[in-house]
Amino acid sequence: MLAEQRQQQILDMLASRQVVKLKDICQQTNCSASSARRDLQLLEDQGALVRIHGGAKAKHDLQRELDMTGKSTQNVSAKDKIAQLAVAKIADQEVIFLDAGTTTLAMVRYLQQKQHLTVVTNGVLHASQLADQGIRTILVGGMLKNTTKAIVGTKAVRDLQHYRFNKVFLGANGVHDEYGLTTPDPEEAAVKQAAFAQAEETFVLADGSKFEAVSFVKISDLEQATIITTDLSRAVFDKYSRQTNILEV
Amino acid sequence: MLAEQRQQQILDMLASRQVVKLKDICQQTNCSASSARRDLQLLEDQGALVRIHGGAKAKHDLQRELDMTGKSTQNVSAKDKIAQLAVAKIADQEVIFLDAGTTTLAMVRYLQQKQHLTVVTNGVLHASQLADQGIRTILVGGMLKNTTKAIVGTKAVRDLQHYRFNKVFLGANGVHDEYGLTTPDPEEAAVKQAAFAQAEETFVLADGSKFEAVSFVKISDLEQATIITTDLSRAVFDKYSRQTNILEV
DNA sequence: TCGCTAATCAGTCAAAATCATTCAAACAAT
DNA sequence: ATTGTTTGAATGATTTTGACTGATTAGCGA
Repeated sequence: MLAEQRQQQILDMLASRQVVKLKDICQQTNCSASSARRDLQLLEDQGALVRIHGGAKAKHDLQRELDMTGKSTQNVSAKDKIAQLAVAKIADQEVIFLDAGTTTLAMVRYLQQKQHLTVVTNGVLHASQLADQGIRTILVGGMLKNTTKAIVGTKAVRDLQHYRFNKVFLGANGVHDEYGLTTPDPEEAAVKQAAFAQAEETFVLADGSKFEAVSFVKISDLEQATIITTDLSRAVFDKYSRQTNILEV
Repeated sequence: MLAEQRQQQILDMLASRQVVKLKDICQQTNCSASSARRDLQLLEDQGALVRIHGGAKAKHDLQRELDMTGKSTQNVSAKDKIAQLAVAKIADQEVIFLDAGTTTLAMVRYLQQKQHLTVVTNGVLHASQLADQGIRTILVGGMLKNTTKAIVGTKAVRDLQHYRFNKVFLGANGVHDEYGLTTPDPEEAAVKQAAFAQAEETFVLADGSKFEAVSFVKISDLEQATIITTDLSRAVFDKYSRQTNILEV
């Protein structure tokens, strides 16, 4: 039996029952314990299952999705560094807003350090992970965008108008001196704007590749936000820091 | 049996009856008293149960907590059958509400058969899976309950008052001729009530074990809902069908 | 209330099972 | 042939297990 077949069979077994014993794998696939262990190791690294003593257990959908979205994106280390710097700006007891997006998602695991936070978000994945970490979480209501699992629409925008945030953290796909902060989706842009309007202080998380780029819909001008970024060339840094606050990791 | 499996089973047993004896654990899982004790110790440290002389007792919302993390393996087939019958009651184009709970979660995968549904829910897990299936989904706003990933609180209740549902599907932990429909958590009960009030027609999903049981907070009387269930004894069926509509799988 | 008994408990220990790691053999592809 | 990959066996380390110990507890009858 081929290695891939074996691994597929392990996943199949996990799908039907919740756990598999190592012995069962050996028996089913007719291989040695060593090979079975290797497969389990591999599949765990891929985030497809969780190894336990004596075998493995299945992950839940949301769990799997979370570390998929975490790993599949590029610039993982850059995002992570940006996220850490962003979290460092937060004080205990504050009320913050987290935009739905992968960079803000990276912030979540570091939020555990903080005490008595209240986090408002429009990201379903964000909310789920925040809940797992025992953080007081408020989810905005409204239509769910199926692709990104972000809550959008007029309901979401109106909900946001009832809150006031100490700090707001947004992702942006384009950062440009003339066209400001931009993002591809009009509905998500509206949510970002609404959060922006309720913020005492706004931080935009954007790695170096987003600079000088323009996306479809404008969120706001540069001046009103602090941009947290990384890997910026000297020239670009100088150019933009004349217009706005830039924090580089 | 693997250690984790054993611990899972202990929690399952606790969820259905309120207490377990050490002996029962040994018998059910076919392990020594030492191992059973170790498991209880571990689970108590995790805060999942309270140890008592001779065994352990459940914490209050263990049932729902277990359910919602998807870890419960109890009554899977019964839940699935109930879910299918419930979905069969839905027509294309309708607007429905799904309560946060395992049985309603089981409905989600069958909803794909229907055309142009709009689904409103207060369950984050439900919403996520609905989005995966490309179903138009609206998530209620409000506080996230960390253990069950259900959205609760006054915000959620008020949100619901703006909608009107063709059909509402609720889970309940207790179905009793005198005390009506009951559930353990007051906040979730409030959400259920709010959904109830906006429904043209309400269905309560409850397997046979919930009958004659009373939980902490009352949701409503029996008369106003149709109860979808399974595995009911003749006597119980007759008794309750005098008071309300009962659909048995 | 008091003591008594039987059951249950926490802690220790050695045996058994499982684990990570290494290594050589088998195999496939150039 | 040679290189790289996969496999299964072997190793010692780690974890889990069940039995055993004396201490603690609940229940009961006086």
